[in-house]
Amino acid sequence: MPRPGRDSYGDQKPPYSYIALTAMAIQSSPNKMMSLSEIYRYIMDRFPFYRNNTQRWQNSLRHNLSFNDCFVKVPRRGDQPGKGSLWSLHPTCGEMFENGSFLRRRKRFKTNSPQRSVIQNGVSHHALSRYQHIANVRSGEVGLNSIEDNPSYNMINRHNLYQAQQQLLNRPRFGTFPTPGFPMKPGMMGHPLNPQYLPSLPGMQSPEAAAAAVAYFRSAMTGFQSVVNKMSVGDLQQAALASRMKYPVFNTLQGVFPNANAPNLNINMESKQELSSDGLKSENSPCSSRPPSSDEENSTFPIPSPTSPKPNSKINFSIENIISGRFSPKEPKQDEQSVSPVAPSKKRCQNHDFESNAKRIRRDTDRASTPCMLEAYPKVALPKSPQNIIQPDDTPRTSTPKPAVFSDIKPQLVTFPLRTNFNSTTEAPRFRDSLAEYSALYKSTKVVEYNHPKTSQSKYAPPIQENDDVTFSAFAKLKRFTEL
DNA sequence: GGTTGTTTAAAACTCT
DNA sequence: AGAGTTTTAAACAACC
Repeated sequence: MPRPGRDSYGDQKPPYSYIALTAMAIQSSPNKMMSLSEIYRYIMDRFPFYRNNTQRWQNSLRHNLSFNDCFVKVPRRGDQPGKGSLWSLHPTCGEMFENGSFLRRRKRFKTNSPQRSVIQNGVSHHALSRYQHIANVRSGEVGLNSIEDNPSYNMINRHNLYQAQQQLLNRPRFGTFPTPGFPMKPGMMGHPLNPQYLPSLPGMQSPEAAAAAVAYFRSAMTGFQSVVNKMSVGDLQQAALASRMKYPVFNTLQGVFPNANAPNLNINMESKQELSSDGLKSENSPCSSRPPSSDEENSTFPIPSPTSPKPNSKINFSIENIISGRFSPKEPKQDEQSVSPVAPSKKRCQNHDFESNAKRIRRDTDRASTPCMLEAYPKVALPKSPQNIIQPDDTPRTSTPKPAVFSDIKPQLVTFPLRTNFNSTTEAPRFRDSLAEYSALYKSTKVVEYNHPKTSQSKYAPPIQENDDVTFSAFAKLKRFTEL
């Protein structure tokens, strides 16, 4: 990617902080995890400056790994030889860097996780977060996290995703993440939190990949569910009917809509109350990552309590709106109040991932979220005014130089790997056996050259593609998932 | 003994 | 100027 002169600083200190360098290294790895020594190697390979004084900067780098919440230590699996742990990026640290550029950090990333690890349904916040992270990471391995025209998309194992979908729809809740054909409990063999015990499942896609689909679908459905919960039965019937007619995919997705015509239109209103992580009662919200009650465990999709039907409702749903949390027409404000007569909880949701999926509307400034897209379409943060990057000779320490002004940044020919063939059925199990093998295959696949457009019309280069946004990424995943 | 990882402290630096 | 961030140094523990 044309990050300015990324490989061309020579002996000069590159304008990246240790955090940026480390994040860069980790992101470059196919599975978004790297050992300490691999991070060292990555930095030294690309930036000759760091081939000297290794003890100094490596100490600093280790300090950053430990000190900053954005770096998450992941234990090696049993079949992953090597020293020390692997390091990955925290799943919600994506916007740490301004406009996706490693040059500037928007703000310090801090998790707001509780001091004590809170166990929910046998899964702590931390573990759950890691699970989701791993799932997201692994989803990339089978094309779930790649751009639309990535041929690996066609290799997704339909059967397993279908099973994942079924499991999700039968158990629409947070807590444990079911894996296709293998309902898991934390601590059991094969649970992704015990990756070293991953079972051999011949012909089956990696559990994480399937779990990613489940987690992904779940996050979208959470927002959808909260809206459905606020709708009257009349509205719901209309919406379901309209949506099923307009979007045939809903006819094939059992459970997406509660069966409004079913005789039992009961909703468990107790579910409006829940135990939050600190044990306090709080309101039901789309982003709460609560475990289900034992009753909920076997319940179907919650259905709103009967209120006065509104037969003329024109509400209907689309996949896009479910994903983005936008529904047409807009929810009436009174709905919110009528459902939540008590004062809204001021406690912030712990799980921002789900909140953003449920409510966030795409902004123009959204950037690509997938590694391939980041590589292909980086944005370069432009300093407000030209700044002198020359360091005085007697600088007592080698501070990271400020980013060069845009005019100093030369468009570059960039290469990035793009897998063109990946058969998840035959290859995923093998990858589980050998991460190194996977890595080798990844590196050996075709390298596509990307030519930076030599345009001067925009200072942010290259121009954003139409689909270059997080909503697309989200939508593409669900679309793929549902069209199987 | 070298590597990895955590922690404390403080100086240097940036931003508002 | 003060708050916040980054860099550097160093002590120390755990591990192989």
